[in-house]
Amino acid sequence: MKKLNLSGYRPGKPGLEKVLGSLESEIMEIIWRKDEPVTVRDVVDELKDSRDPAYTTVMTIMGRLSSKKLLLKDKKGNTHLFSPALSRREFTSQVVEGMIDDLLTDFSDTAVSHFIHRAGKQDRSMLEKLEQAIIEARENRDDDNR
Amino acid sequence: MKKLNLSGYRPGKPGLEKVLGSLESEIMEIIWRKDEPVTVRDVVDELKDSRDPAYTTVMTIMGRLSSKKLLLKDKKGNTHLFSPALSRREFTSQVVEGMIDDLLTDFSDTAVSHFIHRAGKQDRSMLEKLEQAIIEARENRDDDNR
DNA sequence: CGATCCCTACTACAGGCAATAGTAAATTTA
DNA sequence: TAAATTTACTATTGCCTGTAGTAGGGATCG
Repeated sequence: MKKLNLSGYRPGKPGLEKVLGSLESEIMEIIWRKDEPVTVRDVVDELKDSRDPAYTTVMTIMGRLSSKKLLLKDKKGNTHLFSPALSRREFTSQVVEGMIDDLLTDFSDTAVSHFIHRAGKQDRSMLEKLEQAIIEARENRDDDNR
Repeated sequence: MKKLNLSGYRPGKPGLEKVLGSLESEIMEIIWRKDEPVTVRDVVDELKDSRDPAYTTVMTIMGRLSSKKLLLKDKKGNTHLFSPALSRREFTSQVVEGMIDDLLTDFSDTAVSHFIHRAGKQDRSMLEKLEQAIIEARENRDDDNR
């Protein structure tokens, strides 16, 4: 699983804006909402009511999203069709995974203790969830070693 | 516990540079290495051999570190003495805590499962550590509710 | 006492990145 | 073929970081 190449994570920001610019985020949301590949024009039209950016602005951003491997570009005739390279769920999943990976690599002990501390504070069901996950992890581990 | 106001977290970067600029990081390292409050001059002298920045550059950065509440400024006579607002350990601890807090707030389920998955993969002692931490969290929780 | 040195405050500027948008050329389409 | 759409390229702006200059005040030294 190749990891995403994102510039950084901004805690406190809502949703996708933790890792993407605000226009980038809106555009990804729009594209995920659709079931079919979209053109720049489609996205521009969707954005008409809210921020109404220039066609070329949307084009630039969609180009960047392609460079970041979040969108796939498919030339159909003269126009480009864009589709998500990952589902929304896969994307956030990979973002979270990347962060946790980084935290555990560089701050393993601190990360573990804060994680549990915070989880325990939230509600008890979180601890149950954690224990369940640990049991599963053990089983998978055994499978691997068998 | 007031949380730090940092612009973002850059996974992959080494050490402090995940959350600070490279000169900011070097300066914090220097100040933490000392036991006593330092002046701008002290820091400039320490940096002489490596990157040798201008006095005023160091002053600017130390000013910014004060604004970010990472350094405390104490006017002694005409010169300022700077000391860490947090120990190095407290600082990284708060950074990690902030991230985990954010991840658990916005992506609770995903975060938990990735966390355990990744921890279990690493080595079995990590899982023990986790279980131990869960037990402690339970006890603290009971204490809170008593 | 005056020249010098050190510190502070303020300001400026450049580079990187995101967001925004304009222009020119190629291609459709009416 | 003329008008509209699409694309590639470029430019501008704003924010953050690193860099540094200037002005002014106070201490110091000779």
